[in-house]
Amino acid sequence: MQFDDKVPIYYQIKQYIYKEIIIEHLNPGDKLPAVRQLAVDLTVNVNTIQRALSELVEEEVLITQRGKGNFVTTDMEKLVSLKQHVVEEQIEVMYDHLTELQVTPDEVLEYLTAYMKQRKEQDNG
Amino acid sequence: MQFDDKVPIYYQIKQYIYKEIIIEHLNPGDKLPAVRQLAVDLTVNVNTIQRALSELVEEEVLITQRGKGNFVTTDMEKLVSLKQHVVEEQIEVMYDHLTELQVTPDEVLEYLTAYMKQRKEQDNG
DNA sequence: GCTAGTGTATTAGTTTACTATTACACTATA
DNA sequence: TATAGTGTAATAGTAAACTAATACACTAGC
Repeated sequence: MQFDDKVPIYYQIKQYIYKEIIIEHLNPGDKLPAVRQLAVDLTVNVNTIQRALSELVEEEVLITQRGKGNFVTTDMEKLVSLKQHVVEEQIEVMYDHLTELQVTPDEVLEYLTAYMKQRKEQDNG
Repeated sequence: MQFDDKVPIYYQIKQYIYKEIIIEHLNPGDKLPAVRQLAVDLTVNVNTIQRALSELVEEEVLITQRGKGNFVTTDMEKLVSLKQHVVEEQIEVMYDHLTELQVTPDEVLEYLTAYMKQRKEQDNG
């Protein structure tokens, strides 16, 4: 896995697991790969995996069962609000940063639509 | 100044100076505060300021003159593309992250407009 | 020339994230 | 009950960012 060296790896792993849950690669009740396996898959140390997982357990996104494994929560309310939260956070960060640059809400929309148009042309061309 | 402890301080200082230039608190040819003064203002060490500035000099956003100070470039082309680049990067990061979450372009627009509507109501209420 | 103000360099020490390694605790099952 | 698979804990060492302190190099102005 590719990591951004400006952000702690354990934090990027948390985001990665959020993503896997949101796009339903991991479903409610699913067992995650063993910590040692995740360490191999993501090419990091077990302790780093553990740090990410322990925060996710703290947040009750994962349930851990000693001797058995780590499991995605079956609390659907939690999972729905997880997606909502992660998506909104992305938008909020972008919006706040642009507002700091004195970009108005209308201009944010303009920039985004222009960007998406350009992206679409690129992806098709 | 407030720093996010997930991102190196020197990097956040770079972003801060970009911002000061883009919103024209710093104009072409302007002299920046002395490195020791910036260190006091931003409550960090001189070396940390130096690291941020040296990257900005490397990028030719700033010009340094030993014994005189650090100055904003007068290369207007550079300054225009700086704003363009910083804004686009914000949009791109958000867009890429949401795409990873299998959010479609149309949905990105929907989420953004919903968010802005909610923000507007909050800010007015 | 001296001095104050500027950027630059160096060295040492602290903190945090990460790695490496080993050991321990619990569960399931052959 | 022995063993393999799981999570957990602890210790030691490395690297990067940051701080602290000092010294050096250049510029301007008295």
